[in-house]
Parts: sequence; C-alpha cells; structure tokens
Amino acid sequence: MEYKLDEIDLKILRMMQDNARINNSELARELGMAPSAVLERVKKLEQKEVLLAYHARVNPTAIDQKMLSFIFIKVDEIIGDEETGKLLAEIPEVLEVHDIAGDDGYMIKVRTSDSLALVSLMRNSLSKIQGVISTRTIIVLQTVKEDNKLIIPEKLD
Amino acid sequence: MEYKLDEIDLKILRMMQDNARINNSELARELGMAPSAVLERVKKLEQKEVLLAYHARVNPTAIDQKMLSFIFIKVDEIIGDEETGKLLAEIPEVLEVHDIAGDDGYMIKVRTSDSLALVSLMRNSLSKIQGVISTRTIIVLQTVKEDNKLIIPEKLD
DNA sequence: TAATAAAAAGAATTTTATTCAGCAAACAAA
DNA sequence: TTTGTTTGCTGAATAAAATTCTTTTTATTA
Repeated sequence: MEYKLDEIDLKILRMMQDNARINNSELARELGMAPSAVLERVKKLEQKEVLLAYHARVNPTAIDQKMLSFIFIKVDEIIGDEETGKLLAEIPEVLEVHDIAGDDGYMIKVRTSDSLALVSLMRNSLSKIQGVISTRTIIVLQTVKEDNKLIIPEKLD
Repeated sequence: MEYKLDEIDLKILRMMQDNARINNSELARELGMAPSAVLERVKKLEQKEVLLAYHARVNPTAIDQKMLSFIFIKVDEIIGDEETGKLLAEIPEVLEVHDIAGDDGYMIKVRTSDSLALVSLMRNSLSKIQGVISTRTIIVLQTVKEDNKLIIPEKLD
C-alpha cells in the first residue's frame, strides 16, 4: 500500500489543494505534460488514497450555521472507547472527532445555528451516547483562519 | 450583500460539498436544468461568497504530516489581540485559528510531521509572536472524523 | 544487455464548458 | 393595470476539455 510521491505528484497535490476544480488540461499545462499522463496520475493518487476527497467550502453564515464550538468529551474507559468515537462521528453537526491524549477522551468540533441548537444537541445526541461521562465546551467567538490546507513539501525523501 | 438561497442553490451546495469536482453538466442533469443556468448559479454563489473555495483533501500521512495538535494560546489583552490572530494565521502549519471565549485567547489547529517539529514550531514561531503569554497543547492520538461538511438544509426560511 | 514494466505522448472521439440570443415570469413604479 | 426592467431559464452553436487507446519513451531488473 506504500506509494512514493515524486515532485510532479506533489505539484498536483498543491494545485488541487488550492483549487480542487482546476481542470485537467490546465494542470497539464502547468506541469508541461500531456493531459492523458496527468489524468492517470490523478487517478492513481485517488486510488492510493493520497487524494481523499474534494470539498467545496461553504460559508457557514450563508446557511445559518453561525455557531462553532469545540467540546471535550470524557469517556468511561470501561465502555468501548472505540465505539464512542464512531457514534460521535455519526452526528451530522459534528464535523471532526479527535481521540486525544490525557483523560479527556475525545474532542469534537461542532457547528450549529446558535447556542440553543448546541444545547439541544448536547442534550439529545451527546448525552445519549454510551460511555459519555462529562463534557466541557469551548465557544468560538470568531474564526480567523479555517482552510485545512497542508504544507506540501517540494519533495519527499 | 444579502442573498437568499433557494432549494436549487442548496442542492448545488450539497453536491459541491460532497464532490467539488463534479462537472457542470452532471450538476445540470441532477437538477433537471440547462447547464448554462446552473453555471450562472454557481458563479453567483462564488461571487456572493457562499461558495468560498474548493479544496482537495490530502491524506496527511502520505506527505509525512502525521501529527495533529490543538494549542490554546493565552494572549496579553493589552497588546493588540486582533493582530495576534493574524500572525498566528500566517504560520503555514497552523490550519485553523479560532478566537475563543474565556481567558484563553486563541485555539489553533496545527499539523506537523512529528513532536519534534511541533516543539520547534512552538519555540521558533509561536513564542516569537507578540502578546503570546502561555500555551497549552492538546495532542491528537487518532482522528475519527475530519470532513468539514456542513449540514445543508432542504430549505431556508 | 535484453526483456519487461511503467509512464508519457499524441491522436481520435466523446463529452463538457461557455457564450449568447430569445423568451417568459417576476417585479417595480407610474 | 400597464409599462418597462430585471432575472433566470432554455436551446443552440462553438470552443475547450475529458477520455480512451495506440505508440513511443523511459526505467527497472533479471
């Protein structure tokens, strides 16, 4: 399942990360390669799960999801901790689920329309999940940056 | 600058969020509309900043960015707090910067290759930013979910 | 070095993007 | 209501891109 990325692959990743809707011909032009060759590389990158998905980033305020919060969730270790994470991930308002070090268990990222919706999510969804002992909520007042663009190196050794 | 989204817009957003590389003809087919009409809508959504960007999601492990952490950053309130957020956002390893409630100041999301790189980032970049008083780091052991897909409603009132 | 495999180029064909004219519904103002 | 205006759609024409396949080149390795 190993796959070594060369400079061309990394360039492709960089361009696709910046603009996932760039067309194949444009990619090929920028790389100085034939479109067919580039297409093959892209398909291979998808197949090897280097390129995981292409997402449009939607403005949350435009669809009335003005509230962002992070919630630390302490989990009963005796209950299946693995399972708890999966259940959290199934909640649509939950955008991210991270298993964290320390005794907190999980940290999740949640978007809701407002604080009322957050409270009802916690009451109706979170608290019903097996193994959830307690929660601590961090309220985001303002987001300064939120592109999840990774640093793509020039080359990998 | 207001813009009310109808059901068709919301369908477009949903499809684009799921697969940003869907082509315009396919969109049109699914919507039962002419490609030209759909194209116009997409352009308008971009122009109105409802569609903010299109990102390829790259597998972090494939490019050797195995470590994920969140850092709480306490900021001297007397120094320009606004400014501090911007400076944090400029660090490429910093994927997200959130201004949070309470006395912590900011919470940032950081990806590095390993813990060494994290430490050096904190020493070389974070600590040099004006106004940063202290930091508290949360280490992510494992990520269960990390698509930042919002809930797109059927309709908006 | 010859054989084999992998990657790229190039060409042909299908599909898509893009532009634009024309039409109809919605809207606003008189 | 009437008129003029705007908005959003269709449909057609053309340019551009995607996709497939064959050939060629480059790398790999036995």
